[in-house]
Amino acid sequence: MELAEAKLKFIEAWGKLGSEWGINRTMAQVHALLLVSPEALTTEEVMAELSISRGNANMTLRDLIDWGLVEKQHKTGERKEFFFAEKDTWVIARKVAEERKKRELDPVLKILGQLTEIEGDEKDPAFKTFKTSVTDINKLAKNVNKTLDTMLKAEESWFFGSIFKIFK
Amino acid sequence: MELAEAKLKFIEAWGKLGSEWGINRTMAQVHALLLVSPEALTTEEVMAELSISRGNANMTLRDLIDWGLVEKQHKTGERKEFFFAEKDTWVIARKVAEERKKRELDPVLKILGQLTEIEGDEKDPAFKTFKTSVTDINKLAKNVNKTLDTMLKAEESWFFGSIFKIFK
DNA sequence: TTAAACTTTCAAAAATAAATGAAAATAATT
DNA sequence: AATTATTTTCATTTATTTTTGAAAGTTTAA
Repeated sequence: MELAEAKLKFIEAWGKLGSEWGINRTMAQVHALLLVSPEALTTEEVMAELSISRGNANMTLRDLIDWGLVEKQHKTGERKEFFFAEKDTWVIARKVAEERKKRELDPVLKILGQLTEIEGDEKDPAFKTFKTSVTDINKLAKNVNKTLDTMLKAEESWFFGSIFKIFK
Repeated sequence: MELAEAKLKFIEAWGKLGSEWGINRTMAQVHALLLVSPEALTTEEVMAELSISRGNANMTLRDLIDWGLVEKQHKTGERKEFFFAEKDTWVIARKVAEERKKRELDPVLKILGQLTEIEGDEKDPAFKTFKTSVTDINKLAKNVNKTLDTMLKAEESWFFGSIFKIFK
């Protein structure tokens, strides 16, 4: 297999994985493209490589910047903007975890917290089942939350070096 | 807040979270409904509670059964089928992890494995960047995979008792 | 065996999400 | 300050996903 083919396969696989996890396929593909590019790319280049429109490329790149996965670069003498991706997988994993925690877990935790406080007739099976299920899910969510918090503070070496040795 | 309202909020929140993670909103809602129901429900009841069509209810329930999150129940003297959800959050978390690993992580690992074997000119920056990025992502994916394998084998008490204490 | 009760299927419709592209806005250059 | 290069916006179009509902299929029981 040659590089060009491998690159396409990688972009395709990354896009598919992204879409299965609620991330826009094109966004994951642009990310993949930048990940394997040694140089920062222009919007034009992204458009050409992935055959997408200017508007799509522009919005997708902005989203990636919002996620903290891509940065703008200005080259002296050049008027165009260049884009490059953070390449450290540990940093990528942390940024994605951080962003999804903030956008999705935190709001759910807030609602679960409210729902666990509901009061009612302990004799009523409907009430009891509701309370038990919600309380249990809340517990799990809090554990996930705590784990993510710790991970976000952790050092790469600690993460790769220690955590995974616990699981063996 | 009363039970009926809380139930709706829970179903809505669970549906939203599901859709943000690539799980059909209705499927997450049906799951939420069964989670908080003390008794197994019929297709009719699911249809009525969530205002969805028969076809939708039927397919969604089948999907939930495929995921191992819901089971059919037959009541003696009753002709209809009843559906109830696994309520142990640890079991739910494991089943979801197991299923998504099988459906999404395993295929990606296979592709990444192939891509890391590509050979080329080490002097070429395009080649070097590709190789480095793919190798790093492969490493991360393998670590995630190993962690999930361990989790799937683990006992609840071990998981809740030990793991989360490491992160504190 | 046949009629009623219930479940499954799937083509078509509806809803939702994503992409386009031309126009507007902004920024740099002459 | 006018021209040109570049980026951003967003109404519209296109693609994808989800839902519907009626028909076909299956099971049970009289």
